[in-house]
Amino acid sequence: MAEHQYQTRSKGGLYSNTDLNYFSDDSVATDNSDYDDGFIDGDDDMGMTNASSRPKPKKQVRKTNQKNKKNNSSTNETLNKLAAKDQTFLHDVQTDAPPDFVPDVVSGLFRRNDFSYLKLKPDHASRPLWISPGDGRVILESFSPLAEQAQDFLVTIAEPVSRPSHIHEYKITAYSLYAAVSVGLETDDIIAVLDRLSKVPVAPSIINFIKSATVSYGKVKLVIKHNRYFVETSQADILQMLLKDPVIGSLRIDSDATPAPNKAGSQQASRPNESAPSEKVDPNDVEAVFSSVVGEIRLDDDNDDIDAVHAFEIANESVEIVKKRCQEIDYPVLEEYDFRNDHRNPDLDIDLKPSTQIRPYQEKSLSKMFGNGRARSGIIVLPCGAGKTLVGITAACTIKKSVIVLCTSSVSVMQWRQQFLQWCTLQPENVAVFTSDNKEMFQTESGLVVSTYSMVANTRNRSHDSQKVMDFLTGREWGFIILDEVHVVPAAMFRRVVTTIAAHAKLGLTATLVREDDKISDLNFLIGPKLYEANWMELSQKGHIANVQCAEVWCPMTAEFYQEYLRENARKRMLLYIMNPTKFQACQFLIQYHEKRGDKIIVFSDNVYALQEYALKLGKPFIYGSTPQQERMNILQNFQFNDQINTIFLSKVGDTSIDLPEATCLIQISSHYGSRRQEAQRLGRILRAKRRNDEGFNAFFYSLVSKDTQEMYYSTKRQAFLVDQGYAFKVITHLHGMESLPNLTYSTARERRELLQEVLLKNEEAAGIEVGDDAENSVGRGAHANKKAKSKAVRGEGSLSGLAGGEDMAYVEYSSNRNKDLKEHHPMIRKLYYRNAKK
DNA sequence: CACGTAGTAA
DNA sequence: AAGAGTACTACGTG
Repeated sequence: MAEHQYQTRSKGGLYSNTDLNYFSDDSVATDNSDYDDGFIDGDDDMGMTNASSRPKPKKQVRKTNQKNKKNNSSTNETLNKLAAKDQTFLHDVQTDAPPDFVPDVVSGLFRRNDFSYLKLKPDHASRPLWISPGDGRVILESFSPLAEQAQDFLVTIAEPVSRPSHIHEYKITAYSLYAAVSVGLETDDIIAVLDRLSKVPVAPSIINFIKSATVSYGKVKLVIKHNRYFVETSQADILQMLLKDPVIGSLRIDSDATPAPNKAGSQQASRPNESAPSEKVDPNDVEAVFSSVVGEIRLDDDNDDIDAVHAFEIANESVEIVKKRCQEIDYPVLEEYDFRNDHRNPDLDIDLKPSTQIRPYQEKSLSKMFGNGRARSGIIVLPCGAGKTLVGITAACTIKKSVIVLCTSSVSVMQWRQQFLQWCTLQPENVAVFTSDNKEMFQTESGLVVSTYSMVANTRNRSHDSQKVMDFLTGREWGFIILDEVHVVPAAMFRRVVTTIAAHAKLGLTATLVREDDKISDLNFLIGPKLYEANWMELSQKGHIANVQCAEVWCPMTAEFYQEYLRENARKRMLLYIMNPTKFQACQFLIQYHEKRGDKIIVFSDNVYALQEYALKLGKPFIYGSTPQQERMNILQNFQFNDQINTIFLSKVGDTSIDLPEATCLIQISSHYGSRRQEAQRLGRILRAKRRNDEGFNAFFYSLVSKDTQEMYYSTKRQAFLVDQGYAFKVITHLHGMESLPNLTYSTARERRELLQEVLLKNEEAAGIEVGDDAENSVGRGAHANKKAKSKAVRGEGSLSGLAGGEDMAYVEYSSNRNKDLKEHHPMIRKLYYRNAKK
């Protein structure tokens, strides 16, 4: 009977029993995305925030839908369709007791469901994984001897949700299966391997899901020929189905009557194989329309098994719509580039230098991309410092066609250029840089262009030079486009890039495929499926990236500051908790401590005012947005080579736009709310450091947090991604020896008062509002008392479990540490380095 | 070249 | 649970 429900659900009766009436009245609900959501499958999959992936009561579902519709309705339709597929799993969970209080973690999964009906295989102990029949979650015992192979496999077919030391969690989703199929796995292989690895027989619900998700995948391809887009399939029935589709059918354009704006004339002769659509066809005669449209193209291909391809052209600007629609109707487009047989585009003389070494995981990720001899479009996720650039360069050397590289800032533009010249044989005259102050074009027939997203996606009026280069970029066909830091691409502005530049193969590189909005899933159709995702812990164990010790330092607010904090509004509070003298001292102490160890230290502050205050007070150089290029270089050079300069302060320019020399210690004094991405990005800044191994750790990552303030909440949120990657955050409540530090800043009450005055003054300026003094006290009591009470409620002992476990920090090893540290207040710093998370 | 402005992101 | 404030890039002007 459960089987029966699955069948009906796919038509919209998603929630069976209790919620049937909500959906049953119209199947329109399905198409209109009334059951959303970015939730089940949105970006939060990665971060596993309980709020997002926990099944929602129906009211909430509806509310959220409305919100999402407003924001991004068309996108969501796509996602909904896919998410809906995933939700066909949710049956078991959904019909159980109200899920609201169950954290969405492994323990929660088992708490609210009884799985004892699943019979263990006799040899279950030697099999490493278990799949939840309800929602496709995969629980992997990472200590199993088979774990490594199992991991390789799971990364391919499922989304990694969380990978701490012992138990890893993955989730099989429609997206992940799409990715699996596109790297060449067959439906039966997936099921067979899962069955081999699973402790219990794979549930029929899972098998059905895998079958239904993979049956249609990989059948439709998008191909660029001569700067024009064609939808291709090898099956005539699929083509007919596509053309009958109301959305896609109408986007088909007449290949000959509407030539592409550029280079139109020369194209005609080169496509002799396409049958010209006849104008005499009666539009009502469906069969006739098809036969006129279905042109057969012989591939000039030595691949004999693919002999006929059916194709039709679509306009450049419809590409995104078509891709979306194809996903909606479960035929996601695969973008493949048969570069070896592309004789139209001139080859680029590019090869890796013989001295260039590729690491195993880099090779693995590339093998996913070039698995079948063609170049697949997709995303490769590697932590920074693991050599993303080299992966991109190697890919470019494999394709050997004109390449365009897009990055987020002009600094990384220069780095990419430099890296290309360093690792491969590309000649400088083939390289062009396109930034606001450097508008080059290569004169050769093929070459490399490095540019920024903002240069290419700019909608405002361009300078004349800029327009010229843009014409150059849009007017030709690119073999390969590398999108650095793709997690920024989904933003409306950047996504234009993908459609304006005609590139056969797209490679997205990123370290952190998370965002705080729901746009990350857009990447699936903007670029392609995720081809590979590295496991940070594994790379770290194998010595490819640094072994990092993460710690959150709780700095109590001084009485004066906390008093002000309680009475101020949110924005003024921020400055107060950043400028907290205790935090300042902690920062000073940590700098001093690590400088003595011989570390190179980077201090991050999002707040520029605080940045300057800290840096000037401690006599360290700092860089922020308006630091001129020359001075930046100067400071960085000194930091790198001068033994006297071991600490620099950076604003958020350091997050993306600066190539930081190797640092071994990182301190955050203020950061951007709950941005998991920023946290991970910053951590990535020290992953390159691999030199010292004497202490067991070779890099240190501190977050300074003012106790009992908003910061604590954000900090927890921010860490979610890293925790999922397996990093254990230690909490330090007391820095041993800080008070006895000579020349400790703000050690006298007077200094602290002065600082407070300064901060309050600064607040006034910034806010343009008068800061209430004593006069306000009598009136404001009530409000202040409220605030205080509220803040207590969040931070008090009683709700500590909520802080540690109820948030994203799902795993026991984390929360127990946190509790312990809080209670004991013990001097952490000396223990810190030895308390390895190994258990 | 320094500065202000606009658009964008998190 | 949501908002608004902050910083950054590209580009035009005196």
